[in-house]
Amino acid sequence: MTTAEKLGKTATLYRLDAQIGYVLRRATQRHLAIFAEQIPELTPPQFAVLARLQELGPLSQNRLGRETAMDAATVKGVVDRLLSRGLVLAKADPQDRRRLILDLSVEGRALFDMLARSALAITAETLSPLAPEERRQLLRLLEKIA
Amino acid sequence: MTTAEKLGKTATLYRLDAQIGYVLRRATQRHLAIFAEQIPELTPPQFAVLARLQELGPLSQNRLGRETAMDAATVKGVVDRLLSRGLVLAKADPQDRRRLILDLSVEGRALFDMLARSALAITAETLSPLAPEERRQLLRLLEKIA
DNA sequence: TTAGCTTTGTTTGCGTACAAACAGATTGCC
DNA sequence: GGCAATCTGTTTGTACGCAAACAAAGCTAA
Repeated sequence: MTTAEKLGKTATLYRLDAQIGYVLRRATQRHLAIFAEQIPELTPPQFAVLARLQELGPLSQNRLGRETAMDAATVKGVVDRLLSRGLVLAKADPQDRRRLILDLSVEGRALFDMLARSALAITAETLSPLAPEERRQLLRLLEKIA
Repeated sequence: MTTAEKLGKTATLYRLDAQIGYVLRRATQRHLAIFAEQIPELTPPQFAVLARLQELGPLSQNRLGRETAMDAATVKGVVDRLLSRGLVLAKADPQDRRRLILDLSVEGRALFDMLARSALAITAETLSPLAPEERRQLLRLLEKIA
């Protein structure tokens, strides 16, 4: 007799704690708390935008969304908040009148440079319960399912 | 001369793709897409509420939040939507007039039983790029950093 | 016994996240 | 050249997720 039958049901045995979605959500929660403590002035998506612009230079809003894994509606909100704080600048693309070209402002670049070390420390602290080899493993496995 | 110096900056080398937060976000995105395709009638937090109530029986809203890793404001919204669909029932606690006791309705229990297999399939599909041993590893490592 | 602390639940405000529908611009192809 | 398909960006609506502030109820210790 199976455990499910003992419980008087034919339903599949379902343990929430063993589901990847639930564990991903809790790991993300802890990471977000560490991020907010170390870098209270920006959210992770905002920081990702600054990082990509610093790395790749001026980009269209659409391309920026692809490079930061945000859909068009989401990236618009994130970019609008950075624009209103003067951390990012927008200009029209003369070659393509649909496009909005975005780039870091001087202040945005300075802020990114200032916070980059903290951002690395956030990853380190999030992964601190793991041994060095485990940290590499986790990043590798997450990358495979992403 | 370090790479950072070659780039003409003292800023720390920062690779967005190597940060745990960014990889977690992308893995979560793929998982959510799989969930929405397999179970379009419920969100993952809603399903987690049904699963915990099925597993633990009637719970106060506050306790339910702790058991599903949601803060008080979030669990209220999720529960309200389940209440309005008749999948969950609420009653007052005679012993403690602050408490709201929540439980599955007949319809909620039936829906959970119906969807439990799909929910397991969602975890399986999300982890399908990994070998069996890698799947166990990933769950174990995520649990350690959660 | 009662003042003070804690717990439970609610509300508001902000920031993702995504689906869907839309407008305007560009491109591909006949 | 012109039409259809595609691309870029915007808007609306729904659903988390969390901080902060609040009210009501319960608990505790002097």
